[in-house]
Amino acid sequence: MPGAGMMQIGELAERTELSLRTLRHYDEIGLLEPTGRSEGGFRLYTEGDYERLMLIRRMKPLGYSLEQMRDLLRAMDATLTESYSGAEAMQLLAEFLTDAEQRRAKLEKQLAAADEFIGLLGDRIRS
Amino acid sequence: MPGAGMMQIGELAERTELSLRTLRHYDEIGLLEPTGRSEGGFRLYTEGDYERLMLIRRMKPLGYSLEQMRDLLRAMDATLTESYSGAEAMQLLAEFLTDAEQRRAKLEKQLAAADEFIGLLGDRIRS
DNA sequence: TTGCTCCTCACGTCACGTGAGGTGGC
DNA sequence: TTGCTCCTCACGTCACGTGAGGTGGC
Repeated sequence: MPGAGMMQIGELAERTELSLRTLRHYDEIGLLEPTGRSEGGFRLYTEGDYERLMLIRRMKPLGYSLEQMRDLLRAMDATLTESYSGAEAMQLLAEFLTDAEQRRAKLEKQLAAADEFIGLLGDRIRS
Repeated sequence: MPGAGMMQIGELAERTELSLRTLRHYDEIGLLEPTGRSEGGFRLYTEGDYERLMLIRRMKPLGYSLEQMRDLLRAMDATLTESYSGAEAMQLLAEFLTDAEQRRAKLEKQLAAADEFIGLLGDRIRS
């Protein structure tokens, strides 16, 4: 009996709204490796894995590469596990925050652009 | 002397903030072909081409494929040039509008998700 | 002639999608 | 045993990025 409360890839995919292929891809590149494997080789994920994936999902709209997401996750881990609160990792997180705010501004502009498009389309239809 | 007021790819790239490669790619796949070419083969674009590109740029945040953008541009053209205002094309535009509004809602959710990420990151830094 | 801008291949990249063929476990 | 879920290759796709090698035009 493998760890209690562990879930298979299908359940995690449904809960995160990510595809099976995406989850396997994240495993392949080391962005999110399942906490365990069953006897038969099935990937087994924990609630912690789910939380990490949700963080990844929230980063996606900001256009980060999977490598950058991996760096961020590692830095967040480091601030929790390293001595002195992982000063170096903390520095990296601060840089991420500054960058994220710039990306957020871009995303908001894109939303405004999308609204312009929708407006133009509506005008064209009602003419 | 080629058409007055025509611009080369470099100027258009700067004005639209798209890369040279992107403009050439759009030409290759027939999404936006330059109105003309110079004697030596240089692409020559008009203000109309610029306007079309800006429409494309506004569609990008909504996640349309380049093929869908091409379909939309053609439908918009058809409503202007075809007899009876291109009823079929008009129908397609209406479908695009409905779809665009759904995509807009998704984009707004993504912005909210990005804000959650930024909030989480800030919390982690101030702890 | 120099220098900047443009050209066409053509292979590379990123984040997966999509079968093909096979196996785990209730 | 059936059926559903999972597995690993491995090639395909989309929207470009990135040189390589060459030319246009003021």
